Amino acid sequence: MSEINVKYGENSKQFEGSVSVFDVIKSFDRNASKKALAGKVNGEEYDLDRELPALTDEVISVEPIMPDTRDGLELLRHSTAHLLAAAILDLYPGTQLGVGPALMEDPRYGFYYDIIAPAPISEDDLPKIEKRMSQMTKQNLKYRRDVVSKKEILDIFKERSEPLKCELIDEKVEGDASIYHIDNSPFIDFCLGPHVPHTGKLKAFKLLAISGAYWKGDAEREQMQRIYGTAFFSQDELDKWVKQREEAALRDHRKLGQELDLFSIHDDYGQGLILWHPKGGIIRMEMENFLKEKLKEHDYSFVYTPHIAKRELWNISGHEQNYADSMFAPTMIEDTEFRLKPMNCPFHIGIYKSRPRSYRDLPQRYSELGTVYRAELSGTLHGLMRVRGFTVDDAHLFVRPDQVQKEMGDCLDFAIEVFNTYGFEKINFELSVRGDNKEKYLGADEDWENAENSLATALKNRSIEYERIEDEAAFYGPKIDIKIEDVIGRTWQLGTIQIDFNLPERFELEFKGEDNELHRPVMVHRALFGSVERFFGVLIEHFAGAFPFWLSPVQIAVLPITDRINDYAASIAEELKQAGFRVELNERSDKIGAKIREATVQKVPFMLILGDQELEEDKVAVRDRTKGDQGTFSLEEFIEKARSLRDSRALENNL
RNA sequence: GCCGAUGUAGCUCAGUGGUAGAGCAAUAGUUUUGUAAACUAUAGGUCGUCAGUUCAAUCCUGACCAUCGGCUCCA
Repeated sequence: MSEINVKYGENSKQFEGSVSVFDVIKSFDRNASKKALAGKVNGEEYDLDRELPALTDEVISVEPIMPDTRDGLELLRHSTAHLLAAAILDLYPGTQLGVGPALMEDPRYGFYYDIIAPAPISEDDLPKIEKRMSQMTKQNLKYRRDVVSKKEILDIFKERSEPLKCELIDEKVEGDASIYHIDNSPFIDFCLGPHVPHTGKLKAFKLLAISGAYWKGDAEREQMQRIYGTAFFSQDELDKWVKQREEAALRDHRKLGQELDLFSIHDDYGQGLILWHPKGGIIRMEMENFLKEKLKEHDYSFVYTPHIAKRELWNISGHEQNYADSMFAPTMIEDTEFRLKPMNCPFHIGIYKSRPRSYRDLPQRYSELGTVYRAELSGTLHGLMRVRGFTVDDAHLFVRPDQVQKEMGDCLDFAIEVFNTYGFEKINFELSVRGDNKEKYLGADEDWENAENSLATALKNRSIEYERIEDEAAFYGPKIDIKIEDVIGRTWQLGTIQIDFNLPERFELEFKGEDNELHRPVMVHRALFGSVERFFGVLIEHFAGAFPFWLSPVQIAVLPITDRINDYAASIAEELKQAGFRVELNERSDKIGAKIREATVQKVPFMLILGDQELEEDKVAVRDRTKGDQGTFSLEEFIEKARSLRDSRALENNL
């Protein structure tokens, strides 16, 4: 039997026989968790499960470290949240604490802590808090864990006048509870851990924002202040992240919408109501044209319906009962009440119901760019992403039960084609199903099973990876949500394909089957962009305002170098217009550098720079907005290449 | 809607208890320019709105409106 002398921090111990790195760490620190620890042996990193070398006469030093992994980062951030709370208690005694988790999914933040301070904390206080945190990291204060009985922990928090914590503990704890302290700090939290060994491990963190949050996310409960921050293993990583965040801010669609003159929102006209300017309008027209092309290919029909309907219709559809909060108040005309539509479905149903349908008529696929109005709370409005009036690229399919699967598949193909054209390669599909909690869902078990199977099979047949989410379906049917990931890794919920068992019942939809009996059709709601406004917002940010050629509001800037060239430039511009391009001629007497700068800032894909030389040779000098000078082309050659870029809806402007 | 912050020219922002400035943009003139910003001049604002305090308010106080960061909600 060999003996191993191990040094662990300031302590040492003797082990016999085979012993792993984790065994050693655990023997010194009973709270050590494999979840977010690795070991160092004589300064070198070792796997936790690796056995220590059995050398005699040599003292082996072991220390736990956080591994550079997601779990390690989570631990780091959670520990930083505790440090934040400790610093706040130091600076603002009497502060009540809520919860303070690490955030690993949200790219904006790394952790938060909810608090109720004696006096509200403002953004200006963050540097002070951050400074206090930094001081505490220099003191290498230990994180200590204790296990106490439920009564003890409740007494602790009662004495500290923290009723919210008591409420939480009362709900969560059965038997003993785990609490964490930080040395030299009044801070105690009810927490399972694990945590870093001491505050010295926290080397790179930053407080980011302060905002409101409800206790337990319930708008009826206490309003708390939420302090957001993030933490990384190293200052380098933190700096990189901060830089990325700044770059993302430059892509903000509201900022670009202003700079590129795409759209505006005016208080005088109403919050959440979008004015599409000419340059935004032309992009929308291109988007709609492309969509219409695809709808024709997929055999959809085009319908148009009004923006308001009698209140009674919303009673039949159930919106009066379930959706009234989101609807604008009724308007009385003579003796009849009308309401703005929050959805298009009832109107498409009206078209279906306008005559008896035979099984031969199905499927019916009605599409419409239907503008709807929703009375969203003012605090939720956000640029183009959340508005009060918006246009849904809506479609409703009325299908026989035996057609559901094929139609679902076609919807998926459609969605993928469209999103790929816009350059979204990463598309996430979520299948939301009923789950075990069956009472709250409407419709027969058999229908649900068939519908869920059809959706799943359609996904599987296309080898689409998807996430199945139990108990997330709409009350009226299962659905597939389509989320896209943009170039900087943010995901956006856009499209949705939903099966509906409710409205066909409510509106008593029927078709005459082969058997001469009446049957109920299946109704499918389907939208790809979700809202044209939101999709436009996502596109602006995705492309950072530099739209591909086919979408660019101004596709070609014609820039004469001197006034002598203006006539030649005008004739070139005219020919390009004849060829169907969107052209802007800049005849001002600015220097060419200024004209180039202006067109580049406006993200015009191509600039044609025309001087004496081009006039003489009857050519155009082409400049790309990002790649610079592309050399000279004959006008015919340039038009041909540009036409191919446009007609193929190419994402890159390669000539 | 709730919590916090913000609101000055078309845009980005300075500024002061004694009725306001800069840069860019706009307009006019000069310049005729070779691949990211020529020069000069002119014009442009009830300092978010309404009250209050004051001899005097863009500035201090309050209410309201809107915007921003979140929460809740959602396409």
